[in-house]
Amino acid sequence: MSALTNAIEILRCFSSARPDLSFADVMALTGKPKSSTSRLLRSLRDCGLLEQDPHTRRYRPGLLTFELGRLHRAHDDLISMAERELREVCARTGHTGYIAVLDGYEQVVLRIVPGSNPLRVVNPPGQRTPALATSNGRAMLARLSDEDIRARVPSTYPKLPRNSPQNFKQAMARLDEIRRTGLSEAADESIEGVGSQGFALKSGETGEMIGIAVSYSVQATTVAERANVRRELTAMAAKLRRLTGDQLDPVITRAQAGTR
Amino acid sequence: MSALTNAIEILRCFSSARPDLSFADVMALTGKPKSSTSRLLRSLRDCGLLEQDPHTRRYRPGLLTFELGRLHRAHDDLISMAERELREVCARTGHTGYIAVLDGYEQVVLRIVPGSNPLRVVNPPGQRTPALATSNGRAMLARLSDEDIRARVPSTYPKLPRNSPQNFKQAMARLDEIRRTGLSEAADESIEGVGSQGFALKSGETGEMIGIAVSYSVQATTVAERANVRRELTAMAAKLRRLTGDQLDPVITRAQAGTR
DNA sequence: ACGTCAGTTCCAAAATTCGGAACCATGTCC
DNA sequence: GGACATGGTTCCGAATTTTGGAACTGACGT
Repeated sequence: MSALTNAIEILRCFSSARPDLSFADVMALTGKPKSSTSRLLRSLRDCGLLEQDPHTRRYRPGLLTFELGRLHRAHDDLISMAERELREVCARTGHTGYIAVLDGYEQVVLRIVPGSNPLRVVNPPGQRTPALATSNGRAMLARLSDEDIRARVPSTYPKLPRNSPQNFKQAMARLDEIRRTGLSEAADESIEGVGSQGFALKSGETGEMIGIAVSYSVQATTVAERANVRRELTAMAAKLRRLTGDQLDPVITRAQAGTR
Repeated sequence: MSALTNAIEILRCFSSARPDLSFADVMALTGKPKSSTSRLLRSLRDCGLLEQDPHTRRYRPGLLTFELGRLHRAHDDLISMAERELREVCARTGHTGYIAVLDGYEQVVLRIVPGSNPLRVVNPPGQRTPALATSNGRAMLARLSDEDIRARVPSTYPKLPRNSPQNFKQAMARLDEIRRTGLSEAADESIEGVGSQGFALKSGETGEMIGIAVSYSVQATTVAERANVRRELTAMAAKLRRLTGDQLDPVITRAQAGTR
């Protein structure tokens, strides 16, 4: 195992659930001996990837990670274009907008557009969630080939919230529905009482794919309002697909043909 | 040189001025041979610290850096308390607020509070600037011992903007002034036409230090308005010092005594 | 006084990295 | 079509690092 692999193993121990770790935590999480942990933690601290609270002695991500994190996709055309459009939809509807990317079978929130209806933001940027449990996560998965999806979902199907697909077959059924309708919907999944609608956008130029979703309180919205969100999203999707040269893959055409 | 050191050397090549790099760029910037660069770049990409544009083949910070970056000081009490107060001052005055930390002889912007007077934000979070060229940078330096300051400033004094101190002696004179008045001021330095006032806050509990500043257009503000900002900042400083147990160090008393 | 946490230091064995050279795949220019 | 540039990959022996168990340190807590 290379030093870099070990370093990454330590860095991956940090998450929004565990934003700082003690020496013992790191040892337990990585299973590495004391001396190795000591050396590595020191290197990471010295280079700025981690910092250490002088009082509690706990470690947390450092200034360098902050600086680099700010650089990530800072000049990404696809994202800024999508964000601009999403901002307008959120301003009109008052709901909260999300932009996310797919990583394995999880999605990571990249951008949030807070709505005027103050729905507490529980998914800040950087948040990682199983893609099958969110509307835009499923929208992104739906644009992959069936083999690719199968390869991404862990062999032991993960335990997902109540209203998310509970096994691979249910998941594929929902993805097929998204392929048919072009829009993905969720309600009462990761967060109780919260619903969302989303779609996936794939740049024709770079092949880069992002998920775009609008989120709202299920209780506080009417059926009509949700239909309005659907119209807004469909219009935004059409516009963005035109601007980015996103042609819905032949995969979808095949899937449609198969299910008809 | 360890693999980690090399990895960091590559990561440090990225900055807001150079948010993505080609293979050749990395080779030139690190001076490493082709094979080493290839191996390392691949490792960094595979572990998610970098990603590669499939079209242009250029490298940029990856998803993992984004996730970790979001975790950096996410639950930092000193910063959230300061941000809360700064938000109020910015709402009252309409100016833009900054929170930064010191790293060596540079400062890094951590948080921005946009003002209502839309002054284009040229210093986004993550931005690195010589501390001697900003108001809160100098405010933070002023709270260090003279030896510490001397150790941080490079032996060949850096080329700073017109109105910043042009040599070590001038710099120390400005820091001494900050030590006397407790407030730091800047005008037409890093950015032409922009002025700012700031101070440094140091937690009595953790020893952590941050710089807090308010920034405005010099042309668009009157002397009276700048005096108002001074009053606001002085009041905020007093309140935050009380809340965080920040006692202005004896160093300052000594400096005061020395200059009197 | 005793235990715990958080490290550090040492050392020889084991594993990784290093870098030059050769090779290769694309894309562009003439 | 051929030459050249960019952006890599692969190979291999030598050189350098990393590894992990064990012993030791130092600050707190009770």
